[in-house]
Amino acid sequence: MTSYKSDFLRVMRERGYIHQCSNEEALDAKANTRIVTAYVGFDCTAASLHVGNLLGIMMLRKLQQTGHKPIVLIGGGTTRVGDPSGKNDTRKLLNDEQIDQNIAGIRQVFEKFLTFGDGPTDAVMVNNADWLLKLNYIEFLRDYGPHFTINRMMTFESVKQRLDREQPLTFLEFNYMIFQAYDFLELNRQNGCILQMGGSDQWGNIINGIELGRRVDQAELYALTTALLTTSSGAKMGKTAKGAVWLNEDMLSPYDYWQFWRNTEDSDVGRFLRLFTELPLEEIEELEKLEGADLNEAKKLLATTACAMAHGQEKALEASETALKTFEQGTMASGLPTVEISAGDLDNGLGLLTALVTAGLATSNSEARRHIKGGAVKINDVKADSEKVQLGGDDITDDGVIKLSVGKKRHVLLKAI
RNA sequence: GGAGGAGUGCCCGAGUGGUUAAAGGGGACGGGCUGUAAACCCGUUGGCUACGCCUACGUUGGUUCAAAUCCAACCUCCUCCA
Repeated sequence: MTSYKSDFLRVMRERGYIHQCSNEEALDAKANTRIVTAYVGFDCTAASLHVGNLLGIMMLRKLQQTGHKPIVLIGGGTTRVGDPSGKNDTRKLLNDEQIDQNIAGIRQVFEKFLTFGDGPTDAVMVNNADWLLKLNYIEFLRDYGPHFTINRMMTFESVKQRLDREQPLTFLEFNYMIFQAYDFLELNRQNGCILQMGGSDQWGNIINGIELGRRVDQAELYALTTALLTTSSGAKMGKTAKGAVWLNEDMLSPYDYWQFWRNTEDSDVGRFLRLFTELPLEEIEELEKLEGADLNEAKKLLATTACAMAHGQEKALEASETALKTFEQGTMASGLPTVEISAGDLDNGLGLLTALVTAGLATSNSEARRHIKGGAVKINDVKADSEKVQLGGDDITDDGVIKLSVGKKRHVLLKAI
């Protein structure tokens, strides 16, 4: 327990991924002597994964780096059911088209973090719709139903919470955990998968799968979970002013992604560096020693490294450069998010309110007004004090754009075409 | 099937005929302080062609000069009984 023999568990431990692990001695022994196949499941409720999923992705990456085989399980089948964990309300069910679209969006992220192929440690991607949709209800119930007791499922945190709050938990959702258990069994049979990883909220579901495997196939399966990712001040991670922190470039620009990491709280820097970058541990320890404003250097490194992993080195450096110009030098940075407006509109005089809404800096004219009243709006870094201001050709700077800002952090370049 | 209770803004939660775009809290956003951090302080938080207008308190109708508030039906959920 104090020291692992296998590279895999040692790295996971050192970097702070492990929260709970079932039968770690046995898993350690296996990981030390042969290739372990492990999986993490991802729901496809949106067209992109977000930073909340990053931990799972990174675990698979570490697994592969230490010589094992990752399986990405896409929940094409389970998404049709909906995971009740941590939710108060029943989730809206998605239709098949939406799910297929989402899967396509999610797929591209993994290729940046994992190596896919047919080799022994190459990653593979599977979709549980492939077996779940084929199940025959009566047959499934007879084969697997006896292995689950309601008594036990009632003790699960996800179930208890719902019941305690007197929120409905439908039979449909109740089945989610059974399907997840079955997934594990199926992956063990098809791919020899013996380990499921996930967030700590998945512990119960994973254990369910382990038990099912043991009862049905006498398989020896393992669970490994990470602590749920929250900031030190307790907020759940993954929100920016604009919403979720998506991993797909078309849903969140590399610049905004970089900013997300740059704004990490002081007390999270070390932890995040370990989890989300691949800098050597010694280097991280040095970085952690920085205090006060110097810690910003560590944050920048975190931002650039994390951004490079998701969007590539080039985009990350670009984002870093843009931030440097915008925040430290106060100069115009061409890398800021750019919104195109028609040159004709501009010639006729574009109202500031409309401009703010068009730029996505406000969701309505009223909100734009409030921001102006609150003194938050700047045009080319000059405070705008009236909502009646009209933007025109004169406002275009030498760089050929108009810079609009709300607050200190949100900037957009307007480009006339 | 019977009896009772509940459905309010992003979320939680007050409000039982007009002064309610709806207390309070959380969150979010903006300002101040700073280091693009945290904590703290202040402000904002439905929309619009804006001293007025429109939309909004589960849904649809009704009573009334006037309804989130009263009535009816319906939908959904909870609790107890069968």
